[in-house]
Amino acid sequence: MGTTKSEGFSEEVNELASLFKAMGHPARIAIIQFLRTQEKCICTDLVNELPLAQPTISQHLKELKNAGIIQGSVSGTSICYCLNLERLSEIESFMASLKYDQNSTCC
Amino acid sequence: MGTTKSEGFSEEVNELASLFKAMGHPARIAIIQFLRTQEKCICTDLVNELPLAQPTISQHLKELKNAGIIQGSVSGTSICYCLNLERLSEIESFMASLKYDQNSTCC
DNA sequence: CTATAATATCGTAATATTGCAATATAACGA
DNA sequence: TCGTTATATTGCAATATTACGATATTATAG
Repeated sequence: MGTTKSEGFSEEVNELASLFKAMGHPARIAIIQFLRTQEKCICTDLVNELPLAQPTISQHLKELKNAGIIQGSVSGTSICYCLNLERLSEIESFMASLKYDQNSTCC
Repeated sequence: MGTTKSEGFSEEVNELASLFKAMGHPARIAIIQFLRTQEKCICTDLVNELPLAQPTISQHLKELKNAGIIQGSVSGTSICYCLNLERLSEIESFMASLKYDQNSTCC
């Protein structure tokens, strides 16, 4: 217990769940929003933007990266992060799929 | 620590994060998928469908309900749950908003 | 080489989640 | 009323997350 049970669920379900989970934190939503408005990418800006310490932000960036939601490339001393829209579109696809088959209210 | 820091983030960001968080579990994604395919609603079917015990599923249903993702209405001995597409559309809106402002790859 | 700047990693304390058995509650049908 | 069915709640034990100070790591400037 404490551990999320993944056996018994399809790959697709587990994949989607971890994708959503990666976005289920205010800091990570804020990072994504910040990356949307920036023309290019970022790095230390987030530390000045968000109410969290540098190690904490680094940790959240790592999670987003592991989930494939953002990409990072070394650029000198700093690292340039940006959104991976392709990965994010998987959420869109899932959300769109919920609209079909729905006839009406049942409750 | 252990607690998610919400002060310092906008209402909107916190709202979105909790919405995504509610979907960040395989059981809850599976429930949503199941509700999509059903013409009407469900109840005990999930216990037969998912690899989890009844109290666990009840717990997940509660979380989805608290997040506003599903709705439930009493129907005799059982309870009829269904998706709240309006609430789910908030995710779609957010996802759609990420597409604009993005010029190209930066990494 | 050395100092500095930008990030990452480690270690750890506090708290949250997950899953389930046991049990409660609630609505029917006989 | 009693038994049955459907669902919720309680009370854990196990594990995961979150946040951050301290400390590495890495690249560049001088």
